[in-house]
Amino acid sequence: MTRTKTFKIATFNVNGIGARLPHLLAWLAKEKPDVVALQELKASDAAFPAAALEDAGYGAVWHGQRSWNGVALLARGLIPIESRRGLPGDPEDEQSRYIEAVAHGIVVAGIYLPNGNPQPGPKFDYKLKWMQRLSRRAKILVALPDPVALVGDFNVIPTDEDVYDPKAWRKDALIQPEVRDAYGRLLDQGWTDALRKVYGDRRIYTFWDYFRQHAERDRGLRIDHLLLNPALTKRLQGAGVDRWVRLQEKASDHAPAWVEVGLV
DNA sequence: ATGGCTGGCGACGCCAGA
Repeated sequence: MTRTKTFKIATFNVNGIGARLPHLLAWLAKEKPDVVALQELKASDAAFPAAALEDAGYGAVWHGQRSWNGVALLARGLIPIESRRGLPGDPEDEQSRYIEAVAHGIVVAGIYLPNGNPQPGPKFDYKLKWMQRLSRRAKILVALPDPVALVGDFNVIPTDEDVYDPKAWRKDALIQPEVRDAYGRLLDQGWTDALRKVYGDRRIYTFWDYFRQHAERDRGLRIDHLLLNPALTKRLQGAGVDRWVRLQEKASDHAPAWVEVGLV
């Protein structure tokens, strides 16, 4: 019997790469993901810790922004080949929320979808427009013959099974029907929501807010998603969330989420 | 129904997050 080797793709909203670098390095050393999408760097391009990540064995491409947003892609043992930064469709949009690259033969798009609060309002409108633009790009990606992963912080609670208390969140931008519909239409393009597919009816969260010891009590949301196109879904072997990262001191409010796929 | 906490910025609170 030969044991099939697997390849791990992860997404992690670090909530500040400056504050979270020790956590990030410890997690990389322990879990050894092959490709990683990071969100909420909250750092300029110049402040990105490329040298520390290289010492840890990861090459990176990144799109930073001072104070807010910021996304990056890491790959074990190589520098990803960047194919796009910034989501097409609005030249006025200066927020760093999208980066796309090829690494280890897989196309990876890393996103930090706008939060959209408060709703209604201009921030919510921006979120919906951003989702429309994402849909146009995703339609191209899903149809590629190559394996494609569209991952990141989607800021979407897909169903009431993805939140500890739907009533407490009913006015929030993350749970609004328009947002859920847009996410549903994205899946209808042919993407597989890997965590949901692997977990079935079981609860799984990726975010727990900083209040009322919600992390310790597992009162969370599932808002970080890993969507796989058909070529990559065929190879899906497992998925999970590294909740231990969230339970550490000074943790991000998100935990890393990941999929394991078979090597071709 | 509300506010609770955290990081960045920059130097005391404010903004944004989800």
